Amino acid sequence: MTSVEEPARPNGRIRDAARTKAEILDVATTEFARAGYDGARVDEIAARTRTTKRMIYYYFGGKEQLFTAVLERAYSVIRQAEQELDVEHLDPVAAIRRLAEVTFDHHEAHPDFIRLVSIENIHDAAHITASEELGRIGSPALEVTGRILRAGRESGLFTADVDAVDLHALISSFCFFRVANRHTFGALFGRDLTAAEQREHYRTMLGDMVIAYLTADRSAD
Amino acid sequence: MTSVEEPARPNGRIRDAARTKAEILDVATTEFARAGYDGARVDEIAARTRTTKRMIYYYFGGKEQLFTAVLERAYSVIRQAEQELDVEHLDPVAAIRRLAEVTFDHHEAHPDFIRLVSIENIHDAAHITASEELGRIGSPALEVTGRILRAGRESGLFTADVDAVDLHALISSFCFFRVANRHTFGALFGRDLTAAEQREHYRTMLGDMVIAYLTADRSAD
DNA sequence: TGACTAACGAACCAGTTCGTACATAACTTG
DNA sequence: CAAGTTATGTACGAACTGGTTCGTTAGTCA
Repeated sequence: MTSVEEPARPNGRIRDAARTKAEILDVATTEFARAGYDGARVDEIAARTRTTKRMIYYYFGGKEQLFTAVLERAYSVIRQAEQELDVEHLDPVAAIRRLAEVTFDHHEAHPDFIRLVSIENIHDAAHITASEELGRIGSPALEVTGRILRAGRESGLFTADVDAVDLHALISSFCFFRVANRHTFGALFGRDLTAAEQREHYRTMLGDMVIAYLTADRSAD
Repeated sequence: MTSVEEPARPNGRIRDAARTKAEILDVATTEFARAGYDGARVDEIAARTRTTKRMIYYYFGGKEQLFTAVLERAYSVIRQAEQELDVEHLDPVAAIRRLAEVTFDHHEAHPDFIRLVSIENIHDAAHITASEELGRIGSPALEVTGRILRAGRESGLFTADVDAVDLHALISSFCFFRVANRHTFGALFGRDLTAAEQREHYRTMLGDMVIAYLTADRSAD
C-alpha cells in the first residue's frame, strides 16, 4: 500500500503535488485503519507527513473527503488483484478452490483494508454510497465466478443453488471474519485465527467448505 | 435489549438507582452502536436519558468504562441465549443445523450487538481484554457443540477435521458478515443480504454449507 | 423526627479538534 | 526574465468534548 518513494532530496520546500498527495493518502490509510473515522486525527495524519495539515485541505477538502479517497484507493487495489485472476483454464472445482485461496490470501495480506471496510460499515457505507468512483466499479471477479459456476452446474459437478454474488459472500465472510474479528475472538475463545501456524489449516478449511457445499449430494432433497 | 419500563410517574426528582443505571446502559448501547466509540458523545447519551451526564460519571466512571459495561451486558445476552440451547436430543446433523439456525437468528435479531463487536475489534478488543467479567465467560455453546461433533464423528457421519471453536468461527463468520457488512456489500454488489425475502435463502444456505462441509465424502483424500 | 447518606442536577472548565486566513516560495510560460 | 499560477507553511480561532465542582434533594434509619 505504501506507494511513496523517497526522492532523497535535501529539505527545504519541494514542490511535488503527486508525492505529497500520495504520502497523505498513505498516512491517512494507516491512521484511519488504526483509530477509525472519528478516532483518527487530522493533525496526527499531517504530523506523520512531510507536509502540513494545510495540504490535506488543499488537496482533499476535508476529513470526510480524505476518508473517501482512502477507501477509493483501497478498493482499487482489490479490483486490480481480481483482474489478474486467471482461473478459467482450470476445471470448475480447482478454479473455485483457487478463487477461494486468492480471496483468503488477499484478506490476510491487507488487514488495514479489512479495518477500513469495518469502519465504513459502522458509518452505513455513507462514503461509498456518495462516491461516484466506487459506484462504478463492480467486481471483475464476479463475471469469472459466474462462468465457472455455470460450467460446474452444466457438467453436473455443482449442485448448489447459488449465484456468483452469494458465493462471493460465502467466501468473503470466512476470510473477513478471521481477520476482522480476530481480537474479540482471541480474547473470548483463546484462539488466534490469524496465527501463522494455523494459516494452512484455515485456508484448506475454506476451500473444503466451499467445494463441499457446491458439490454436495442433493439427491435426498 | 431495552430493559427499562416506564414507571409512569410524574416528573420531579425520583430516586431509582437501578432504573437510572439501566437507562444509561440502554441509551449508551444504541449510541455507541450508532456512531462507534469515538463517534459517540457522552453529552448526547446523557441528553437521551432522563438523567444527566453527571450520573454517567457517578455510576460508570467515564466513557471508557461505560463502553465496557455496554459490551459486558451485550455479551451476557448471548451467553444466556446459548444456555437455553437445547439440541442434545437431536441427531448430530439436525443438532448442528439447529445450532447454525439459532446463531443465524441471534445475529439477525441483534444488529446493535454486531456493530459493538465490530467497534470493539477496531479497538483491538482492548475493553474485552481489560474486563474481568468478559474474561470469565467462555461460551456455554462450545461444550455442547463439542459433544455433538464427537457423536457425529463416532457414528461416521462427520468426516471433517474441526473442533467446536473452528465450527463456531465458520458459522459465526457467515452470520456476522451478512449483518455487519450489509452496507458496503449492498453498495458495491447491489444486493441486500438482510432483505426479508432473502432471509430463508441465506438461512438454508448456511445450514447446507455447514452440513455439507462436516459430512463431505473424504474417501478421495 | 432529625441527622445521615445515596442519588441527583446545573454550570463550568481545560484541553482538543477541524478548519481557515494570510503570507510566501517554487515552478511555468509568454 | 517577468508575470502568473500552483503548491506550501504558519498561526490562529470557534466550537466541541470529556470530565469535574459544587450544591441540593429524596429516602431511611436510629
